[in-house]
Amino acid sequence: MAEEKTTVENTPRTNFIREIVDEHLQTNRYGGKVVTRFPPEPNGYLHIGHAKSICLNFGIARDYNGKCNLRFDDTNPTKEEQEYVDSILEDVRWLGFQWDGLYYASDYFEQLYEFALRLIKKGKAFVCDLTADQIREYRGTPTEPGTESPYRNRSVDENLDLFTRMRAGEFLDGARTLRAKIDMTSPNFNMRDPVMYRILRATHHRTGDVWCIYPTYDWAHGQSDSIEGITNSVCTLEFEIHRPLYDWFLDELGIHHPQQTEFARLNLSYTMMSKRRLLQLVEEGLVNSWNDPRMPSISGFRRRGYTPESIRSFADRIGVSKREYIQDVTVLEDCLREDLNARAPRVMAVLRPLKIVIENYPDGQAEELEAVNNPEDTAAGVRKVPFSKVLYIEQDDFREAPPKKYFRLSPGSEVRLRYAYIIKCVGVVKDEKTGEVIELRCTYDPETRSGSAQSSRKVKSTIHWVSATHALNAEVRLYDRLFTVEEPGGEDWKQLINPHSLEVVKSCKVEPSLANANVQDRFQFERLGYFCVDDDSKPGALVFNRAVTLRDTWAKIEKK
RNA sequence: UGCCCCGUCGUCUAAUGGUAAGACGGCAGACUCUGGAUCUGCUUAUUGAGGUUCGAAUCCUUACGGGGCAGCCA
Repeated sequence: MAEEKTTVENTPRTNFIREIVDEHLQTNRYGGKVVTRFPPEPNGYLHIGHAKSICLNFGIARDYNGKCNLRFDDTNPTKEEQEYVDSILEDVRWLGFQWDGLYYASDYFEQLYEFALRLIKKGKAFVCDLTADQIREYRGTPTEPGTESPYRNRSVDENLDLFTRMRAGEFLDGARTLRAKIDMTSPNFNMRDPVMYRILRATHHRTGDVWCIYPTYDWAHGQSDSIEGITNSVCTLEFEIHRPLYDWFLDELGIHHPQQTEFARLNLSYTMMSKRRLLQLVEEGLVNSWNDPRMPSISGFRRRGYTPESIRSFADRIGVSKREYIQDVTVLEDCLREDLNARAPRVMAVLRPLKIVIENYPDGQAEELEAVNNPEDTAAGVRKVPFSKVLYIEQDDFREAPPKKYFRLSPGSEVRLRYAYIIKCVGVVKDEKTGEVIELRCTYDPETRSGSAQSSRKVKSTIHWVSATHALNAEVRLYDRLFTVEEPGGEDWKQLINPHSLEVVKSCKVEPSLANANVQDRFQFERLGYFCVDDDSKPGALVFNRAVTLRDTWAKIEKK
């Protein structure tokens, strides 16, 4: 039965898969046990789509007091690598899940072989000498039934002999296969005598060169589920048509029979989710690495500054169904904002500095002003921020000719400097040659210091700033969506890559409290967004990634 | 045009024969020392046609639309 939820972000609504579990419990189909599994193939890095599956499978195990295994579906040695195994392990853990069993389909190769022998003896599998091309021809078409292989009726003894010799390495790669004997006239191609084993001399990342025959997905998956006592084998829609075969193998073997259930995979707007194409992005240098913060990989999101909580919350919010869909990426972004709004310390940082001089502030004077670390969390406390005569503000917070509804600084106008004083712009210094504004002359009102008795005077807006002499330099990497269209696809998908997906801004100025920030620390840069210390960051050479912007009402107004 | 799956606000998800609900987005407004956060209001949906029923998003039939399936990939 469902347990009480323990955390705020993990309050999943029910879904049709949980309802199936409920039904199993009610009918006692699996003796009250709930066992799921997450079965990645180690041929690439995990992405946000996998996160949906991970949260689903591990979430069910958690909420039903069951178990969830992590099992690598490593039946194709030509594509799989230890590097991927390692990254998957790390990503699942980072997402906050602990597997009950850690298994590999390759652990079961011997058992699978025994099972195959059983089917052969039952007359339900045979060794076929047809080539790959011939098998395809014999398979028929959607409207025409297939043709039975001429090798279909070999004797059990001959099949046993041949299959043993396949394993022993007596035949060339691709020379023979072991096939299930089902029904070449089935409207479901998967039932037209599907291949169970192929001869393949490739070094497996775990079993090395011990095997030269490898089980296919269909043959390995269900039986692996059965061996582990899985009750609910949850997979994506494309395996729906494989379910009759999944069931057939288990029934013929007469072993524990999990329930396969399919759900719609995650598609995110403006995001590429194809593993193959993500690999291409990396290999062709279109992004810097698998964990490039623009990548939808778990490691990419991690580096960018996403929290495991936000991703879990996302998985809960989007739900599970059988309907193919494209999820709006803004939902994911909102999940991050929601999480970081509650937790991230606030800090002041100026991305594109504009120097201002407070003319009536004493030369050489500095004072420490108190700033709130997180207005959403009083326990986060306060810190001191240095203030002095020369400051930097955001270039964007000044307009010489302010448009309507522009509340910030302009010649003659007043704004509050966050946690400091109200200032007035009294002069604009421009570069003689370019006409560019290079400095602002301002005055401050000493009566308006934040927190003081007379500080309640209202001005239209409050802007962030840093003290020029105290500020730290930093590099900030601004990310935008990797693709320019909602649904990047088709053959020319690479043309759809957003040329502005990364903007590196050097010579940013950040408040001195950031001196000791560590890699992966996350902050809200007030009025700008949430930022995360990048892997490349070093003391004295800070590098931040923008994980997500704040909601920007002004940007909307100005767009109109 | 063989078989299988799926059609609910712009986008997702819910409603399990009994008032079509929530989230994100959008649009207004309130509040605010973050144009942040928060709060309020508004917007908009059951693919069509038949049928069963007192009553249908839900069950049946059918049409239409979308997706999938002919790897010795998973």
